[in-house]
Amino acid sequence: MATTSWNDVKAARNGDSAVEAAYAAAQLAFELGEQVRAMREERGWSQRQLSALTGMSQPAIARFEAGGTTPTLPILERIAIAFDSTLSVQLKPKEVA
Amino acid sequence: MATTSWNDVKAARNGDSAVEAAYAAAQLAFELGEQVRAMREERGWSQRQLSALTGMSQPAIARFEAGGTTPTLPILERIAIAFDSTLSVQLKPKEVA
DNA sequence: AAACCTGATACCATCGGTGGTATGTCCTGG
DNA sequence: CCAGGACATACCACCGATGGTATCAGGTTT
Repeated sequence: MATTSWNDVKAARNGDSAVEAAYAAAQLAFELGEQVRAMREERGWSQRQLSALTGMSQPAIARFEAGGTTPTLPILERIAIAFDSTLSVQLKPKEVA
Repeated sequence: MATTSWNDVKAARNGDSAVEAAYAAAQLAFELGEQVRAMREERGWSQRQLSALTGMSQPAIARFEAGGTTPTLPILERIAIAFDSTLSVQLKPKEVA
């Protein structure tokens, strides 16, 4: 190890990673909620119909679409299946452009 | 009967996609774990170093990489940030031709 | 007006992921 | 042989997401 680089990296990020992650997750939850609402209305489904298809409760759908909670991957999978879609989760390297 | 099926199974699950979703989520968790492990080793980081960067515990990293648990979106965000990457979650239409 | 559907909110119980600690195993270096 | 690092597993406590129910507001229909 040259100059304890990972310690440097840690120190550099320690102050913002948690906050940044929380913000990013919240934003992601919001965007996913919007997308699901769009897909649902596109099909003319009510929240109850979608909740039945996904095995969720109607309140859960409402919370999710409002961005009130950060959905879990199993939930996203069920929603994806209900929409006959595929769930894609990827860690993509930030291109240095 | 051995032949049976997947057709029957698929037909039967038309109304309950819970099993399929659980399986898909587990597979997704496994693949994400593999990817994170690859990215971590690529950088020569130990689980402990990554745990420090993400604010997670080393056991949490181990469980995650082994696919033992399905990670939450905030956790994935923190890992993405630690790797200086971006997290992409999308519901893509399956559009079977 | 009443009956109905839709979506949003509140409350509570349960489940699953995580944090923390401790421990076990394997490997490498002293 | 012993010491240390790395990874895995076990146990427990806490927290967040979900399930379920009930309730409320808004709109539509009769």
